[in-house]
Amino acid sequence: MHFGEMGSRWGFNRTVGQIFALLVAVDEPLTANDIGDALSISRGNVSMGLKELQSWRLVQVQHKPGDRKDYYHTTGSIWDLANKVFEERRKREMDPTLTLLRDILLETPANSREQDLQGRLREIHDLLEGIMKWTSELQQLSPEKLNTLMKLGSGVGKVLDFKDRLLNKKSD
Amino acid sequence: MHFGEMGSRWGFNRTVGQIFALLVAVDEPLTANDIGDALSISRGNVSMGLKELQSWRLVQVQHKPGDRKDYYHTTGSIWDLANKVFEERRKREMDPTLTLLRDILLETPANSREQDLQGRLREIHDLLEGIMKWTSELQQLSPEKLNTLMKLGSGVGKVLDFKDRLLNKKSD
DNA sequence: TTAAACTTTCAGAAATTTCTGAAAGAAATG
DNA sequence: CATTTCTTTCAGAAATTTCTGAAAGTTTAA
Repeated sequence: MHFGEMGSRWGFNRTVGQIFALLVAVDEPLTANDIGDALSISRGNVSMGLKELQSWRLVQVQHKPGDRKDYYHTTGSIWDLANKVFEERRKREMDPTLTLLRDILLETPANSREQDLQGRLREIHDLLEGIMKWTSELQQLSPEKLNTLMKLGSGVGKVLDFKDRLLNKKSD
Repeated sequence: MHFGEMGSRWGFNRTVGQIFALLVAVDEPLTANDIGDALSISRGNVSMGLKELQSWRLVQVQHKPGDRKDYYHTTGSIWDLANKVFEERRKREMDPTLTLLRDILLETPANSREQDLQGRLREIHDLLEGIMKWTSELQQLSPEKLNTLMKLGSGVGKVLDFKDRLLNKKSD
């Protein structure tokens, strides 16, 4: 109950959030009708919601032998789910922005004003692209490594300093 | 022009996005009227938009001597701006979720089903809290360090391994 | 084939968000 | 204090998003 209410903050609408929350909460495959009944949502709306959740790769269809209903359930560990949400959001929010910026940067500036502007847009572009690359690389890392990295927190700075010192020594 | 269209993907509405884009694009202080004229937006709407941007701490008011209009302009480097957007979004999206989760975790589970559920919610809570802490610590890091960290990408894994090996040797 | 048991689609209704413009506020000036 | 020049607020209009439920589609089985 509580949980569903926060749906809208996470990039999908309330119903979708509620459906997802329900599936996480009961942690067992449900039919579309079960979901609609549990949440008092129309059958059509459930269908849309599940479609959306499938496009986020957060929910999968499952079949029970001798039963022709579709059963839906969440997929993977909490860690996997979080990863998918972040990844999809990155795709949906940053990719179009990057494409747009790239297009603008390809245009030939008509005057020095436009050239200035391109300069500033390039900064933004490079920053976003850097973040994109970095985050997607981090997602390749094993959960354990990510965990130590996270525990390290800003202490990461010290490790980097240390590494730099070693490298400098080598190049002396 | 182009730029404003992507406004809605970033946590604020189209108008707010356009206003912000305009201010970044011209990179000089504008009055509310300038903005309204440039974007064909009603005066009231401009006022709302600027209020919102101020609440994101992306835009500041400035005064010119002998002129009683309010001039608005963006604040800080691209890096600062990006930082602020991320920070505000973290606040707006994750904080309420965390509070909610914490409240649920404080309730006493009525039966073993609820206890299971709490277990799963605790996982989510801990994960989110970890991410929150980590990202806010990363933001404390200097841009240069963050930059090397980002360039390192998944290579961070190797640095961590390296650090672990050193520590283990010490404790041998 | 036909029927039964499902799922999906989609037009329009309902809810929500955003925008406008007129009215009210605020601050500076004569 | 009256006026001018600006800003903010807010009720209702407009636009957009979400939801419903009936109709169409799909699959399996007899």
